[in-house]
Amino acid sequence: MEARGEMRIGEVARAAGVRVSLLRYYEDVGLLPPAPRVSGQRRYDASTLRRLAVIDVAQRAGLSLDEIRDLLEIGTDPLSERLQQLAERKLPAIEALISRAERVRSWLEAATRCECPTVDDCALFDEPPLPAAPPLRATPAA
Amino acid sequence: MEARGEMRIGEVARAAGVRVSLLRYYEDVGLLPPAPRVSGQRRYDASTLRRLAVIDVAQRAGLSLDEIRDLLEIGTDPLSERLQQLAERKLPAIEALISRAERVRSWLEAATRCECPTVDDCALFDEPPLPAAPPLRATPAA
DNA sequence: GTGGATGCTCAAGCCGACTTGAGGTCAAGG
DNA sequence: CCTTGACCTCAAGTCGGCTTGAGCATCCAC
Repeated sequence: MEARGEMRIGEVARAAGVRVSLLRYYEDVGLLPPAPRVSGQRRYDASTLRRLAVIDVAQRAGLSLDEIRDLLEIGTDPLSERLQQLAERKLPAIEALISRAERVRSWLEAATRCECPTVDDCALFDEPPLPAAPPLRATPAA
Repeated sequence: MEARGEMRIGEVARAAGVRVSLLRYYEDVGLLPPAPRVSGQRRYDASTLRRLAVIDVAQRAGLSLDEIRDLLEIGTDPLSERLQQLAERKLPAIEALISRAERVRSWLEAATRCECPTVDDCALFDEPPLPAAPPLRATPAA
């Protein structure tokens, strides 16, 4: 049964709903294992689709490609362990993000009720709605 | 009283806690009005500090520099109006951000309880914790 | 056997908000 | 007079996650 290893890059891309370039890119950066070549062309099997889905989920969960790569490495210790460490590292960040976002929401709500003619006297701008540095990146609608 | 217009760029930067380069950059992109020059060197008055604070607040509230520039333009219509429009435009986005972030938090919490050896069977990766595209950028700790 | 779709590699571009670097000017103090 | 340090301009680099483009090779249907 040589039934595996027969998808070409375009088919995989179509099936996964991504661009061809993304597959090549993921291979470059080590998120996908180097696909076997048939006269220079990549061949993929179905497991690639699962892997792409995994990457997608992980990415939506806020993991960077670097973190995902570490997670996917067929590694020394089991997934559960690395996942736990990762999650514990990231939870404080996401919690901070949430509370910052909530403060921003309040600020925006207050802004809808602003009646000041200029910023000079507007109390909205008197103090930061957020304590410290990081500029809340909401990744505005695509 | 020619007491205004006497701070040099370094003093302003120190007072505001920013880099000198930021002041020049803000001038370039139109966030600060061109400072008057004395033999080529910029001179600032105290209002600049307020303006920098305003920009800071606005930025932390998730506004882009472009949006802030629009807001600051000594414009046709009063601040309150532009601010309202802006806030109404941005509120849905921030609300979406919050709910996405909350879902991510749940995912991470679930992840701490994961016991799977590999990603292949791990239900955590079966479906996206987030519906659509935008990759939640938490602006990880500086 | 041929032409259009599909594949390849490698380099460069994009976004936003800045910083860094090269190379030059200017005023003041010793 | 000379050095020091603060200032100047303009170009390019940074980061992450990709895409786009140029210039070829390969595959498949007719």
